[in-house]
Amino acid sequence: MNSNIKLLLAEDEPSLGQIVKESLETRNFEVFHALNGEEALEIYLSKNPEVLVLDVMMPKKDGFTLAKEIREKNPTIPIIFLTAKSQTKDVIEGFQHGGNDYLKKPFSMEELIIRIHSLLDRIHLKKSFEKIVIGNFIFNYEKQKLYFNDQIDILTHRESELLFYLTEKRNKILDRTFILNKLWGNDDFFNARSMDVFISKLRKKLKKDTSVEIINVRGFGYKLIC
Amino acid sequence: MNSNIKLLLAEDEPSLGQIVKESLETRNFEVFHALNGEEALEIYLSKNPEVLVLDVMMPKKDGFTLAKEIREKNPTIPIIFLTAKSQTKDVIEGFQHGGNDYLKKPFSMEELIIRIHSLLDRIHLKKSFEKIVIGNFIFNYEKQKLYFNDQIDILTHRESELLFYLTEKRNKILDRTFILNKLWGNDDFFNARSMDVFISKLRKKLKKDTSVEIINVRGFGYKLIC
DNA sequence: AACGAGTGTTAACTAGTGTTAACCGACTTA
DNA sequence: TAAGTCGGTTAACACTAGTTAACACTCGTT
Repeated sequence: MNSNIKLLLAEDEPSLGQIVKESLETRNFEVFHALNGEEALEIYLSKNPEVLVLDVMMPKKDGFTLAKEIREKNPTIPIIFLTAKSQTKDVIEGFQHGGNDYLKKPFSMEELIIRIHSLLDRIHLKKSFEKIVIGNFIFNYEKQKLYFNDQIDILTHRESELLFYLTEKRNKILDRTFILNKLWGNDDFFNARSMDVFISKLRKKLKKDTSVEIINVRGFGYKLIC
Repeated sequence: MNSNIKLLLAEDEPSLGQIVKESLETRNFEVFHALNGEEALEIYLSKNPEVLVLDVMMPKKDGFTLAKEIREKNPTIPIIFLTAKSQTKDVIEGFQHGGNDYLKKPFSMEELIIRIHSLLDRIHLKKSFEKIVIGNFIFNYEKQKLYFNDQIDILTHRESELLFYLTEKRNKILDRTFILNKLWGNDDFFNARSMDVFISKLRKKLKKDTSVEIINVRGFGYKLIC
């Protein structure tokens, strides 16, 4: 699932570093292990990792200083600090340097992995717009846009929602009352007629590709064929 | 320093709850203690706390369900989950529900307080110093500046506030009435028209990156796509 | 005190969106 | 096949939002 996410681990205690490295590798991270702050910076520059796991206390350059330098180049990269037992003050300082999370030693691998994933998710979620393929169209639900070659059709919110539900059930029946309840709140007569209008509008916009059509199933709902 | 921060504590075990409550009160938190999920929701709605500390396993409504409901109304409020010893799976679920942190029972008060403060700091930091990335723009809320490569656009206070709330909900709908109440104090007709003007101004400034746009959702609000 | 720059509000006009109505056609059942 | 129902299409309408410019207010400078 998360194959080949590059991760920089800076930990000066060799055996602990080795264990963490190996554990992360079994979870499909590509781990670069630095034994001090300076080495970590070099690796960061050459390998361009997506996540940093930094020990706070390290020879040559501590984790906070390192984080500060890296953040100048990359203000959004997720950083997890590993702090010694009673480093309360340091922890707060870590956040002030823009680090996203921290973990107290000793920690469980389970916990570290959860935190890495939650930070990655947070960043990743922002960019993952699904591009939905409908025949020769590409439909972007978030942007409410329907692409056909180089033509762009801007959909309204309602059109977009309706088309989205149709694509979710593509080639199967999408229930009338389901849509009505979901988009209009209830399935009374007037909303039903309103929906018909939107189906009509979508059909007009989908006409450019004749292999795509919205078929009515009398009494039940609609089927998007594509 | 942090005098009078309102905190909602939901913990069904009365004696544990009491101890935590008292400890937090000595640290200048104003603590509202709920004994189950439903009571917690009521308190949330009436007291409007700034931080939530939620036990996961509670009668009537569990912590995750509760958090989900509250996040619908307030997407940014910091939440700390208290989880039983070996609830690893639940923890993951907790993050998926948008909770910001968790703590395994038994926990030290020290640790809880650090986490509360660090979450509060994080929000504070974000508002004051963090560089917010919007497509190819970098937005500094405190400086009210919008950077695009080497161009700098100076935003007014209103523009900056509005853009900040949009970025907090990026790719989701930001409620019209929420902004109006938050920035203008009430959602009457004239303020609504005023807001439209600011949306228009922001759109003009965000035009430099075509992948960024503010989409209207008729009757509900706006979505910042980036 | 007068001025001007900057900011936010109000107003006027324009554009877009969703609902309702009217009319029509297609399918179902008796 | 006639009656009844359901859905299709188009256009009118009401309402919401977008845009631009004028206006009013604040604040610092002269």
